[in-house]
Amino acid sequence: MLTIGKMGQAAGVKVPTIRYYEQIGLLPGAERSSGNQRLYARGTQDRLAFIRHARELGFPLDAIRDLLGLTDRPDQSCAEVDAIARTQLHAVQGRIARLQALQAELERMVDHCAGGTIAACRVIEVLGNHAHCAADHGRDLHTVSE
Amino acid sequence: MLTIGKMGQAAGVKVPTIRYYEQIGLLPGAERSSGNQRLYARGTQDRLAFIRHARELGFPLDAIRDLLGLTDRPDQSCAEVDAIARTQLHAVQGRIARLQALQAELERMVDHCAGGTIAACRVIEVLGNHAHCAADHGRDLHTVSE
DNA sequence: CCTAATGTCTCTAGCAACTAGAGGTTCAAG
DNA sequence: CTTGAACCTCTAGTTGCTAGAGACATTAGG
Repeated sequence: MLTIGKMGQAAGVKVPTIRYYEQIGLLPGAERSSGNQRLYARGTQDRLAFIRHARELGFPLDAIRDLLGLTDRPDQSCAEVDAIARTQLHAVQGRIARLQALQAELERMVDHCAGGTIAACRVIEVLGNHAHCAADHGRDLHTVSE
Repeated sequence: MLTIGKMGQAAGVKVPTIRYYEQIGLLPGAERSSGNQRLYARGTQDRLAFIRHARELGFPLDAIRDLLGLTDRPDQSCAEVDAIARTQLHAVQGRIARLQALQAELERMVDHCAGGTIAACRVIEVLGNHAHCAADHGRDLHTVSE
């Protein structure tokens, strides 16, 4: 049996995240020690690794929930699994395409910046006037953060 | 003078979003009609369009706040503006690279799915075992949604 | 056996960037 | 003058966590 910390380290997931997954029902409630601390069986670690890996591949938690549900019925067709993966693949491809349009636009902006004053700044100008855009970049719903 | 709805339509921004921008200080508090409804000058529409366009290019609101602050001092050098744009460009490039790794991984998964049962499903197998990965895909912080 | 350090517990609140809804007021057209 | 759309404020929800407070459990060393 593993404590939450050990399992987290083994699977590469932070402790509060594991508790969060339990809270939203992705992981089953763990057994508890005499002192009320969570104790996990090996199988749970596999489940957690599965979740982590799917998250890294960008699957939303809802999709992961579905996938986990499917793994509990190993005799059925994997058509549904395949569909979820394909959906995810298409979403990723769409996002790449849009980001590439953004990249082109940003490159154009930056390349044309002559290093003058703000009044003459190409970046500001392009941001202020959508008509200057070469690409028809759609809305990318997510902000870049790191 | 424009009502909030007209301005929203003109700039392609939803009404609650405009109120939200006002709340967080990206837009100035508007004048009000006798009946307490917001009335905007043309200049505000330009500012809103600027925000929208920058959001489409993936700039976080904090960066946009900085950019807007800079536009108020048009005589200064645009080095800072350039730096913000370059940061954004690098972030976008990094995201593209990671998404492409995910894409490759997902394609591999989907291509190898033979359409059998879940027990033999390649997708499930790959998700369960990180060691099967070709690419060393890092964590992409954002879930795909649409 | 005691203590100190670390790990764990629950609970609440916060992040980005909005979106949705309730319940009420104001405006413009017919 | 009435109807219906647009507007107002306020609160709460979304996704996937992360951070903190304050208290209890466990473990290693002396």
